Amino acid sequence: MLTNARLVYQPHDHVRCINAALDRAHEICENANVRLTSTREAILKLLWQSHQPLGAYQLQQQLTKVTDKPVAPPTIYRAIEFLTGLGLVHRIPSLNAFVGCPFPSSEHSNIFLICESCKTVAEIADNRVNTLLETLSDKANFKPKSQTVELFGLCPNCEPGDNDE
Amino acid sequence: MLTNARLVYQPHDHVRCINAALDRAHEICENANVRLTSTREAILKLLWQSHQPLGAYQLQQQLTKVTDKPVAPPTIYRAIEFLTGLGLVHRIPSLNAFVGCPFPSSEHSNIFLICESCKTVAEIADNRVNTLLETLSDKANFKPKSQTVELFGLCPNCEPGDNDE
DNA sequence: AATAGCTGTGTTATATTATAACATACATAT
DNA sequence: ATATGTATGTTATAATATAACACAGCTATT
Repeated sequence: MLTNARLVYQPHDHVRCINAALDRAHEICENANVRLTSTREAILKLLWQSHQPLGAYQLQQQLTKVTDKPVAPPTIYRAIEFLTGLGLVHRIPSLNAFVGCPFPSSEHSNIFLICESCKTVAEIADNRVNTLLETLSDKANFKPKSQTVELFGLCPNCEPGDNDE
Repeated sequence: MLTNARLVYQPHDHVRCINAALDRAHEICENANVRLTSTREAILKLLWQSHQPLGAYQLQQQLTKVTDKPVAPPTIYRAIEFLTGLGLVHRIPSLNAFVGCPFPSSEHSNIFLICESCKTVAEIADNRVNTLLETLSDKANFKPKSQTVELFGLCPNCEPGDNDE
């Protein structure tokens, strides 16, 4: 099992998250021989400012602030399309929002833990889930290509009562 | 495991699907002491015309046709809200569309098999998935309340090659 | 270095999905 | 009959996403 939950739910040096994400992105882009342009990098960086997903129009606002130039929605959506294509960013369908992927190089199952209170999203990758879903699909004669698992609930910081393990 | 996959993927007497769904709906509404008004029933019926989910504006068009009166979006969304609240209908977040639930009275896990070719959606409920996701959540100290699992791929009718088991 | 071709961005307009706010109608129980 | 809550009608608008076309800027080849 792979997850960023522990990290996400604790106070942490967030600059390291950002830098690590950017480093990974540069490497992945280099390997794929595609360009991590300044717009794309800026969007990725904005998505790593926190562990709360941002919508396209929030990104637009923030990018406008950062670059001090007006930016139109297509610019945002193009950058997002590029980043999601490389697995660097995920779309959370139920939120119409986007979040940085903590382990972009691993093939994985996209399990999102979405806190209904603070909106924080942690991610889990677990092969047992994949296997089980494949088994079920198989029984139904369905051939899965990709998947999204969204769990809605409360993160440890928002759960009333015992907050620590 | 509970699923409507077999049925969905085969030619079948669809009138029976519709009638069964309406019967279940009437019963559930009676038990809950809420009203299955004509608009709500009409929307539910439209959603059961096929196993392809419909968007709110598709529903609007079709309802307008059926009733021969103009219908505005809020009417549709209200009916949907009512039906989803009772578990009679599911929203498929990644499609912005709605589909009738084949087993509304059972607490279940909302696993959707979404065919990328014909758009048909089958549903599975499986306790092992619930259990596994709960275990994972628990390790992350996350308290899940609800979930949506979307699998994208090809149904047996759209999968090239061997179509039957 | 010139230029052809590809990739990326700017710009405008518009499509699509969803909700807010307020008025009216309709059911049900006293 | 009428008060109360529930449901619907209506208008406007918010929020999310894409189409289409023009332009800029790399990059690889000559």
